[in-house]
Amino acid sequence: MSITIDQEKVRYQKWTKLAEEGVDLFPHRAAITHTVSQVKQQYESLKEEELEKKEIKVSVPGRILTIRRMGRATFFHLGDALNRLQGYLRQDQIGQEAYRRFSLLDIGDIISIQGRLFRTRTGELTVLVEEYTFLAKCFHPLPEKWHGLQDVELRYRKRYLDLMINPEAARVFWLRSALIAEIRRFFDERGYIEVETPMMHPIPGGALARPFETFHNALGIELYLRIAPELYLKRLVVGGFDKVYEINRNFRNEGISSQHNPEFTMLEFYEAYKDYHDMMEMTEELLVYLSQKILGTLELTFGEYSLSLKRPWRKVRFYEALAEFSGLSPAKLKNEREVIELASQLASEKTPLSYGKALDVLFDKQVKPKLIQPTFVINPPKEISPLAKASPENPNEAERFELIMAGMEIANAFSELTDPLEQKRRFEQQLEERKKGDEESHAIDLDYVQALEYGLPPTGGEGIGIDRLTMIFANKQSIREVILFPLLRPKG
RNA sequence: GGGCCGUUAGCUCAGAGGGAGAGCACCGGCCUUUUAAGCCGGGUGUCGCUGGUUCGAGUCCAGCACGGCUCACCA
Repeated sequence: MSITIDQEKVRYQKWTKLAEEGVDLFPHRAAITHTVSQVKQQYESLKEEELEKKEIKVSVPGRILTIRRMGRATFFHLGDALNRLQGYLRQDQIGQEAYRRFSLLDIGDIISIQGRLFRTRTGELTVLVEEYTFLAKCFHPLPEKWHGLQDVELRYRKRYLDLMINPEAARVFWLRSALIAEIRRFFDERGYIEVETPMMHPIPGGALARPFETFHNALGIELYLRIAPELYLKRLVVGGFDKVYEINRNFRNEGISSQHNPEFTMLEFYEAYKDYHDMMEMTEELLVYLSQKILGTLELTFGEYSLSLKRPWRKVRFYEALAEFSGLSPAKLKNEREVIELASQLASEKTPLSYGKALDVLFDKQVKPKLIQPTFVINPPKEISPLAKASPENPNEAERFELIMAGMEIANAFSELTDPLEQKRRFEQQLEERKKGDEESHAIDLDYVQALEYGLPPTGGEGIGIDRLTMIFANKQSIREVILFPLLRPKG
């Protein structure tokens, strides 16, 4: 422990004083009857007369967040993850010694208090303390009570302070937890099996992205942190797990932004005998369910926008969305050379561009940011969808959709390509792209092709970014606000 | 990676060539229903780091570190 500032010295001295007075500095357990939040939930509705009549005794632990000493009486607040509860200490109630010893406590210390509930003159539910127990020392001064911890960097690096001090921060992660719990309930109730597939892949696949590389010493092989679980999940569908889902981390070795963290959490689910139309139905059902259950509404606020989840959501074909928002006429969009040139200007580093990739660039730049309400963009170019079935009506398009909300891609799904010969051809095309310098092209995975050779039934598959979904539900504009420990450069 | 902005007390922030400041927190005193408690007194600091310009740098310049926004890449 390094004690560097005066306030820390004072805290350390108070703590050693407690030791001299025989206080157990590292108690092994605390006998508690309620948490702060439980007291609030159970008794917030009771009036003072009821509290007086019922004589409710509680033993509550918490961190001291405020102290107001007023001579021979002291008010303070104890906090847990989401709530705070006031305590009232009177010398004539607790005795001179215990009252004096309380002055050796600091804001940030963790104690438990025993006493009965009452309401103060101003009506606040409060514990009239009869006894208190020291549980842990806080050796550092806490951030300011009114402004909280504002420094964004400190909030991420010392997330525990953020959670302790800023109630909004804690709320977001409780919401995220509820979201994931409800997602599990949704799929479990539909007869899905939840699985965990490898995070370390010999061949990185299932998405178009650059992987992190690592090495296994005993086997002497290169491994890659997974960029997607997709190929493993479909192997499981081959094996007879007709309804399968996984919620887990993906890793992509790319830039960091308000919408990208190198590791992020993805829900992927696959259901046999379904296609991408079914997946759209299910996506609406899932998000409507989550929103009703967690927020109790279908009208969400996201920054300056209001998002309505009222079904049905808009469906627009990829090419039509491009024509609508990019200002290019359908004729121009069909002019491959012109499209490639235009896209190259928008994404200078991304050369050389194929026609399909160029269309994708145009879509990302000029269409995606303008799609605010939940919108299924369907049938993108087959070329950028090497794992999706082609559309029977238009062989250049994939049976695929992306769900866009608030300008962000939230979900991506398709009718899975089940033809092993076609899959192999698509992989070979991707290899050609790689030879031309596209590091994000899909690697060939012959073991996966072989799995398809055993027969993958018609299958709908989908991925939903949990972090971004949490952003939408929690009204947070930065992905770092919904990831407890976002990746930061280590501080020198 | 590029551009712009930021980094001053434990926290939140002001200060823009010449005495290092405020509020909260902290320390001492008073105060038994307060709640951003109040009253009296006290400033606790490597002004991110390293150089430079200058008689003099928290302030101007350069480099570096970390962060934010944004562009690029991506989901």
